[in-house]
Amino acid sequence: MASEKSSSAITVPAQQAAPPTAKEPKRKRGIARVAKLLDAGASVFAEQGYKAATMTEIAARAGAPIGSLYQFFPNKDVLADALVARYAEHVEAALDRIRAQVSDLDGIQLADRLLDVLVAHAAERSLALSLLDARWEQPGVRPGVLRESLRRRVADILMLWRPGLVEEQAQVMSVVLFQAMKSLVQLHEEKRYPGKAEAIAHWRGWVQRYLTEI
Amino acid sequence: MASEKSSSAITVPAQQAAPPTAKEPKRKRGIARVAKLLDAGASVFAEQGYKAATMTEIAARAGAPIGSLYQFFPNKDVLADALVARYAEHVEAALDRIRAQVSDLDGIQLADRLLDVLVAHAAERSLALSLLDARWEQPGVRPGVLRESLRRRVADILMLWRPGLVEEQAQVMSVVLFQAMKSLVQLHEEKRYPGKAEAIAHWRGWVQRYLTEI
Amino acid sequence: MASEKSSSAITVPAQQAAPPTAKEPKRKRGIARVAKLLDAGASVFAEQGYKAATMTEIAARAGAPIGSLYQFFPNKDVLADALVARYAEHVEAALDRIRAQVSDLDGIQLADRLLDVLVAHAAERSLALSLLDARWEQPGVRPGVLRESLRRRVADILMLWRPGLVEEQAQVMSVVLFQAMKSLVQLHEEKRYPGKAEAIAHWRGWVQRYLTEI
Amino acid sequence: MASEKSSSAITVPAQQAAPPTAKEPKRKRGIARVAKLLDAGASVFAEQGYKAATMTEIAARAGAPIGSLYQFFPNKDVLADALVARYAEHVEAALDRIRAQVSDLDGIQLADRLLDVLVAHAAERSLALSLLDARWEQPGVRPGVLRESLRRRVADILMLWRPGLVEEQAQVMSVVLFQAMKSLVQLHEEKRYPGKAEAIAHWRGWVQRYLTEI
DNA sequence: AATGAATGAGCATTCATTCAT
DNA sequence: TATGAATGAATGCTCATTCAT
Repeated sequence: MASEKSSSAITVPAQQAAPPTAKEPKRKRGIARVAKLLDAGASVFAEQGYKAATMTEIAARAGAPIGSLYQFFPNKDVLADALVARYAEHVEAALDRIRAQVSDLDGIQLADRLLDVLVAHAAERSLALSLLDARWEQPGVRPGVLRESLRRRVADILMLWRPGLVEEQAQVMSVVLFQAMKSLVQLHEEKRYPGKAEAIAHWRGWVQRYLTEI
Repeated sequence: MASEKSSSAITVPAQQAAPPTAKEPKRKRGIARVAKLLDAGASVFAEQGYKAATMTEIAARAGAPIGSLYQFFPNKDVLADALVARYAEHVEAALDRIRAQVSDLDGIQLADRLLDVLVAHAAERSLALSLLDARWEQPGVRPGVLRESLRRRVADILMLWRPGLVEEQAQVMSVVLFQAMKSLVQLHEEKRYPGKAEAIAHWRGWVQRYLTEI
Repeated sequence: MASEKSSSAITVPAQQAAPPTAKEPKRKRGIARVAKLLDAGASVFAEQGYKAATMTEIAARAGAPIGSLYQFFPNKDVLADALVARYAEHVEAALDRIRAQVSDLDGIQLADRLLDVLVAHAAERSLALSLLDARWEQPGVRPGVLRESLRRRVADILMLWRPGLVEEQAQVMSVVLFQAMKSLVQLHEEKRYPGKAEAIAHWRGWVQRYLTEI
Repeated sequence: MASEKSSSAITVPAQQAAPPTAKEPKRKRGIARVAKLLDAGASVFAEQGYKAATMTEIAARAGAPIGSLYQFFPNKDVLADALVARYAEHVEAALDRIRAQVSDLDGIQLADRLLDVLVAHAAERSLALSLLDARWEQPGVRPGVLRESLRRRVADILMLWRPGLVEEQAQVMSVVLFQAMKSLVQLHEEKRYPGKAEAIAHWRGWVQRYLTEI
C-alpha cells in the first residue's frame, strides 16, 4: 500500500509515475457498470468501514467480476476517492440549490434546508459518516478536503443570505452549522434508542434558533 | 474459528468455554506493562480504527513483545473491550463528580462541566470518537452500550438539577446534550482549520443557552 | 473466530454462511494444480498427521504458493475432507468391482481381493492409516464416517457371496474383516523388520481361513 | 525443535550437550507429582495426539504449575519418552508374568492372556494406540523401538511355550500375534458401532485358533 | 478488452520454553 | 527451589492486486 520501497541508486530521475485515477467509462455499458460499482462500494464502505470492506465483496455486490472493478478503479483508494467525489457532487449540488433560493428563505427555512442536505438520502446517510469522519489510511486527508469545500459553500450561502456578515463571521458560523448537520446525521443513523424522534426535533429547533437569532 | 473440541461422552457436559477476558496483572512489572499496552491500544485504535489497527503495532508501540500483549488480552476484541471499559470509568467518574455538585451549578456552569467531560483528556479525546461511534466488528454493539450508559447518567444529572423534569424530558435532553458533547470533541479533534477557536466558543455558548432556557 | 457480521435489519434473514467447500478448478492449469495439492496434502498428512501437518508445507511440497492452496481448499479441514473423499472413492470403487464379480470367487480369492483393496496403492497406503484411525480435530468424526461406509460395503459383498448369511452375521464379519484389512496395511507400512514377508503371508492365510470356514 | 542452530566458529569443541532426560524425583512429594504429571500427560496425549497436546494443559490437568512440569521433563519429547517407558514397563511386566506361567497354559489360555495385555487397562488402552502407531515428530522412531521390544518378548514366550519352535518361526508368529493384539485394542477403542461385542469375540476366537493350530 | 485464478505480504493467534522473582 | 509471566517463532488464513487466458 503506502509502502514506499526506496529506489535503487540507478533509478531513472524524474518519471514521477502519475498517481492512478479512476478511468472514465466510454460506452453506455461502462457507465452503467461504474454506477453499480460505486453503489456497491458505497454500501460496503458504509457498512464495514474502509479497511474492513473488501474489493471482492464490492465487485460481487455489483454483480461485476473483480477484474472489471480494477479496470475502472485501479485500487481501493481510488474507489474511495471516487465515492467521496460522487458524494461531494450530490451535496454540493444540493447546497447550490439552496444558494439559488437563499433570498426567499427565513432562518427557520434555511436551517431546515441545510439540515436536510446531509440527512436527506437515507442511502447515503451512513456513507456520509464514513466519508466525513472515518479514519482513512492517511487519517484526515480525504475527509478533511471534503469538509473544507462544503463549509466554504455554507459560508457563501450565509453571506448571500445576510449580506452584512463579515467573511470571518460566516466562516465560524459555517463550521458550527456544518458540525450541527453532521451531528443530526449521527442522531439519525444510530439505531433505535429512547427519545430519538424528540431529540431530532430538539436538534432542528436548536439550529433554527441559531440562524434566527443572528 | 469456533474450534469445537468435541468431548468424549465421559467429559463434563456443558463446560461452555468461558469467554476470554483480560487478565489482571499480578506483579508490579505487569501492572506497568498493562498500562502501557492500554495506552498503545488507545492510540492505535484512535488513529486507525478497530479493523485497521494491528496487534503487532500495538505491542510494538508499547515496547512489548506480541506474546505479552496476548498474555493480558487474549484477543483483539478483549483489548477493545478493556479500552472501552477504561474510558467508560473515566467518563462515568467525571459525570458522577458533576452529579455530586449539581445543586451548586447554574445552567452555564453545568453546560461547561458537561462539555468538558469528553473534551478534557486530550489523550483520550481521539479515542472517544473511535469508541463512541466507530464501526466495530459487530457494528454498534460496543459503542451502543457505552453511549446508553453515559446518556443515562446525563439524564440523571438533569433530573437532579431540575427536580421538576419528567423522566421522558430528561431523556430527550440527555440525547441532545450527549450529541453536543461528542460534536464538540469532533470540533476539537479536527486539525487546524480557520475559525476553530471561535466555532468552539459558539458551540459552548449554544449548549449553555440550551440549558439556561429550560 | 466465528466472525459474525451482524446484518442490518434489511438484510436477507438467515443467510447461514454456507460451510466452506473445495472449489472445483475450471481451467486445465487448475486441474493439474489441484491434483498436485491433493498429492502433497496426502503425503504430508500421512507423514505427520492432521495437526502436525502445516498448510505451508503442503503448498510448498506441491510447488504452489500458499494462496493457491487456499483458493481451492478454503481451510485445512476442507482439504482433509477432500482427501478422505478422494480416498473413499478409490476404495469404494475397488470394493464395488469385487462385488460385481463376487459370485465367481471362492473364499481364498475373496480374502485376497479384499485384503488388496487397502494394501494396493502404495502411495495411499500410508494415508489410509491416517484417514482411518488418526485423531483429527474432532476425534473420530471423519474417520468414523468413512469406516462405517466401507464396512457397509464389505457386509454387502458378504451377503451377496453367501446368500444364506443373516444381516447381523455379515455385519460382524465385516467388522472383523475390515479390521484385518487395516491391520495388514499396518504390517506393510512399518519399515523393515524381521519376519515381515512371512508375517504378511501368515496374515493373509489367516483371513483366507476365516472366509473359508464359514 | 529439530532446528539445529549451527554453532559459531569459536565454539568450544566437543562438549556434546547431553540430550535432556527426565529428572528422577528425589523426595516423596516429587514422586507423587511426577506420577500425576505422567497421568495427565497420558490422558492428554491419548485424547489429542502428540502435536495437539499442550504442555500447559498437561500441567493444568495435573494441578501442577508449568514450571514444575519442565522441572521434571525438560521438554515435550522427554515427557513422551517417559510415557512410552512407563507404558513399556507395564506391558513388559505383564508379558513377563505370562512367561512365568507359560507352561501351565493351553493355546486358548495363552491367546487370552496375550490379548488382555494390551486391552486390559482401559485407561492406557487409548494411549497404547498413540504410543504404538501414531506419527511422532520423527515418525516411527519411538513407537518402533517399543514394538520391537514387545515382539521380542512375545517371541520368547512362544519359544518357551512350544520348545520345538525355531527362532524364525517364533519371530514371525510374534509379529502376527502382536498385530492381532493391537488390532483388538482398536476394535475396543472405536466408539460404539454395530456388532462391536460380537466382532471382539470373533477376533479372540481367531487368535485362539491361531495358537491352537500350531 | 474482460475475466477470475494466482500470488504473497501481512494479520491474529498459539504454545514450547525460559528465566526473573 | 518453585513458580508462572514473558517471549517470539511458527501457524492458519485473508485480501489487494496482477496477469495469463
